[in-house]
Amino acid sequence: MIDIDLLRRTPDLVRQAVSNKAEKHADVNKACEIDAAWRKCRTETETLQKSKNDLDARIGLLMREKKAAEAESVKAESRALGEKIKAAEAEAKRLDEERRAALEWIPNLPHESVPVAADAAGNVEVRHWGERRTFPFTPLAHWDVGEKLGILDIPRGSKIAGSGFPLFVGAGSRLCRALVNWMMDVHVQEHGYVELNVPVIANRPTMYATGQLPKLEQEMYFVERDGLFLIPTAEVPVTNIYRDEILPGDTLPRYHTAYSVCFRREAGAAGKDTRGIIRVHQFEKVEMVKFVRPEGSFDELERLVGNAETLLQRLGLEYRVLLLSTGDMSFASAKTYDLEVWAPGVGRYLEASSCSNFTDFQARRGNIRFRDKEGKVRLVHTLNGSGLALPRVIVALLETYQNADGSVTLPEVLRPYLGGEATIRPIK
RNA sequence: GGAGCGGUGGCAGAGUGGUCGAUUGCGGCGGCUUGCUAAGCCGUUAUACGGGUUAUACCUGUAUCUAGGGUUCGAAUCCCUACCGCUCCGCCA
Repeated sequence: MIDIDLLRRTPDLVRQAVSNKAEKHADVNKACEIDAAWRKCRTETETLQKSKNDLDARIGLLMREKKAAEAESVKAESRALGEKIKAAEAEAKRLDEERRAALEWIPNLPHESVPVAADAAGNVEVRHWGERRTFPFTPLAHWDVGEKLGILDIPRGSKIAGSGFPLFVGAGSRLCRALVNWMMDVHVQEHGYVELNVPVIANRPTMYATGQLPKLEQEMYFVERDGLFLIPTAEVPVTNIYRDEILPGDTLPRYHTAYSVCFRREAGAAGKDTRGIIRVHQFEKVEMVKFVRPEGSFDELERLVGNAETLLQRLGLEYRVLLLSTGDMSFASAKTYDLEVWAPGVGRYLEASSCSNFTDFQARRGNIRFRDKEGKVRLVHTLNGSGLALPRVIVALLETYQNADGSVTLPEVLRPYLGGEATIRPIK
């Protein structure tokens, strides 16, 4: 949710941001008009209420003085006023809902450092890391590597739940566990995050606070019977842990990391990346979330990106860092970096992490605040980033470290988590 | 799944229809005291939104006693529903 004061004072600024972000659902003019109407209606309603409150107080006094007849006449007056208030309130409520609906569709404003462009073509590569490996043979795509090793069984995954629900077998499954444990250990032991184990199913207010609702409703799995959503990312439960709370200022910043299964319908992506595990409906991810003071939140974003990059570097995977343009970044974000890892088998970069500063946008929706030194209550800034999403890291690992004989030699850092094994060989 | 009980301010805990936004204690904040001293005394203590001054402060109004409905001139207080928590039973990884 954007700052209503910002909209009232500088509607042009908001209008420009909306246009830069290419949010066609957002109607700034309408939001402003409804807001003005709502305020007018509210003032009127409150004035009426004030009159009625005064009448009601008088009734109380009259009753105590045993002036029943007089009280009755005031009662009648109050009752009549009550009818008027009821109508005025209904109108105010209607306008408020309309206003909220209009505001909900207005995205967060992009930071001034974000390149203005219509789409992904305007993204800017800010860094590149690693040497591209050269192969003495033609590198296979991960689905072939995984199938030959017997560690990735896509047909049997489909049998159970449909396409997009991969099944990892043997060393493949163990690799998943190893990655999760290793990544979380690095975040907890070296980067100062406190780990969480969270619900992977969440209610509407939770989804609303992080901005999944209303825009991405069609993207999520929904459990009709209970009115609950399967989370598309651990960002959702983690960001919501302090929803409707006022945190003591001296406990900020708070860093949290959580591993979770993530569910995405990928509704708009039919036909894209249908092979392999680049785009799946269920996957695992380690997420980092920060709750910080507004001052310096963009510095926190740089450090967050660094935390994710550390992992790719230690895995020895080639990657690039993109600063997303206004047209490509998400609804709630003020600034986003994507980390794209190189996958030599499929011959392209894959998004393995997305790190964003949401400024106070999520905090306002979720009512996540802190008390500053002066005792004032203020909204926190929230940030989050993947660190990292498993499937695409696995794709990069299998494709980058495949050998001519079909085996895969894994990076040093993972070996303690793989029982000391360095190489995955075909299962007989 | 069955039965019962409960949800009040940062916390604890009063309050069963009208001067209750809510006694009191703790905590916090400000001040005083500095020979009753690992203390005492005094004061203060929420949030959201509207309006007045559309930067703050401040003033004022409305709302908020889990949430949403209802009864009533008037509800923290009565009724209904939902959610959450606790206890017992059943079931179960």
